[in-house]
Amino acid sequence: PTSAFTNAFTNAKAGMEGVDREMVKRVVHDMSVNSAHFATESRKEAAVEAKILAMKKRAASIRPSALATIKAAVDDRVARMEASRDLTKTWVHVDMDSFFASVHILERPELRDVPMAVGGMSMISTANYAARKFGVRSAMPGFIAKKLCPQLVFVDSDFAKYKHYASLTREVFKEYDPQFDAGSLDEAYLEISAYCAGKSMTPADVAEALRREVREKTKLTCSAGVAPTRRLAKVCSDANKPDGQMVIEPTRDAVAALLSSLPVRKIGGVGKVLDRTLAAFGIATCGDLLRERALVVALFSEVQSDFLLGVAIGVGGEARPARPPGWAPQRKSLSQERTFAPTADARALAAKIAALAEEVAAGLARENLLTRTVTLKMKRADFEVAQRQTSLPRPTNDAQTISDAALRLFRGEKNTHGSLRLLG
DNA sequence: GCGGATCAC
DNA sequence: TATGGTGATCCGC
Ligand SMILES: Nc1ccn([C@H]2C[C@H](O)[C@@H](COP(=O)(O)OP(=O)(O)OP(=O)(O)O)O2)c(=O)n1
Ligand SMILES: [Mg+2]
Repeated sequence: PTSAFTNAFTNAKAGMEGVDREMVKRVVHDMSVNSAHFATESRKEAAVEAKILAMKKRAASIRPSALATIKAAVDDRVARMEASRDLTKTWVHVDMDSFFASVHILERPELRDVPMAVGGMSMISTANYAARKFGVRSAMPGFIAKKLCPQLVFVDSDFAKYKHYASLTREVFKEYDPQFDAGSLDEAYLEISAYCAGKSMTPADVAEALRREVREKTKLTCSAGVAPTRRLAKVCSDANKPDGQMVIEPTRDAVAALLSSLPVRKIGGVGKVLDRTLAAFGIATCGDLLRERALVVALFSEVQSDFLLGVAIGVGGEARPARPPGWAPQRKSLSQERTFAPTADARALAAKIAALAEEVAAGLARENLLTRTVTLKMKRADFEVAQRQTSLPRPTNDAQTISDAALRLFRGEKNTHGSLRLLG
C-alpha cells in the first residue's frame, strides 16, 4: 500500500498515472486560449494572485518578536488539540470507482476497454479509466477531451440509474454502520469500531468484506480508506484506486508519518486557491503546514487556522456528528439553474426566469417547504457571474410570488446584464 | 442581509 | 461550435 500510495499521489487524480501532463496542459491551453471563458478565468486568476501578493506583504511586515509571541500561543493551541486527539474511532470512507461511467459499463460491457466519458461535447461528468489514460477527466469540456482522445465515446448521463445503484450500495453500508453518512451518490463515511469489536475483525478485513459485498450486490467496484478521522479516511480511499484500500493504523506516529509528506491539496476543503496561497509561503505538504504553524495563525482567519492546524496534526472530524434521534438533513437552499445559447432578448430571458420559478416552487411544495429569500443568478455571455437576492415579506412556495421577485431583481439589472448564457 | 468566492462531487 | 448543476460555507461589507 505504501508504494502505491506514493505513486498515486505524485499524480493529480486516480487513473492519471503515466499521463503526459505537459502535453495535456498544452492541449487544454491551446483549445481554450482564444475563448471568452479563458479570458474570464485569467482575470479571476489575476485577482487571486493579487490577493496572495497582499498577503505576502502583510507577512513581511510581521515583526519577528510578534511571530515569536504567536508561536508560543500556537503551540499551546496545538497542545490542546493534541490532548483532544481520539484514536478510538475507526472511520471508513468508501468511494465508488469512476461511478457514473461504471454504471453505464454494467449495461454495455463493451465500453469497459474503450475510452468513454459521461456527458457530451460541452461537458464531461466523469470518464472511465481507459479515457483517463489520455488525460480526460471530470469537469473537462468534451470537445477538449476529444482532442486529447479522438476515439473517445460519449454516453448520456442517467441519474435514475445512478440513484438506483447508490441505493444498492447503501443497503450494504447500513449493515456495517446503520448511521452511515452518505455525502453524495457515490461515497459514504462509516464508523466501524463497534462492528469490528462485535465481529472480532480487523478494520482492514472489514473494509475488504464491505467492498466484496458491494461488488457482489452491484457488480461495481469501490475503494476504501480506513483511518481514525474522516478526513484521513477520505485521503486513504483515493490512495489505491481503483478497487483498492488503504489503512492508517490508529497511532499518533502512523498519522504523523503519513502527514509529513502529504500534499495539502489532497485534503478535502483545500482547493486550487488555498493550495496556491499556501504554496506562496512555501507550504506544500501537511508537514510544511505544521512547521509554519505560526505563520498560518498570523495570516489566516480563526476558522481557517483552526482547520489548517487540525489538518497539520491530523485531528478533527473523528466525532460522529451529534444528531437527535429522528434527525433528518435540513436543506438551506433549493435551486434550479440552466445554461442556454447566449441571448439578450429580455422577453425570452423573463420567460426562462418564470419557468425556473415554477420548478423551484414545485420543489418547495414537494418537500413541504417555504422560502424567505429569492436569489437570481445570472451568467453573462463572457462567463462573469452575478447574483441578486431579496428577502420576501413572508415565506412562500407560490410560483408567481417567486417569479415576480426574481423578475424584479432581473429588471433592476437591465442596464448591466446584456447577453446572458445562464439563469438560475 | 447581500454579493462574491471557494469548494465538493 | 462547444466550458454543467446543486448545495454549502466563509469573508467583508
Ligand atoms: N466535477 C464533477 C465531479 C464528479 N461528478 C460526478 C461523476 C462521478 O462519477 C461522481 C463521483 O465523483 P468522484 O469524484 O468520486 O469521481 P469518480 O467516481 O467518477 O472517479 P474516482 O474513481 O476517481 O472516484 O460524481 C460530476 O458530475 N462532476
Ligand atoms: Mg468515486
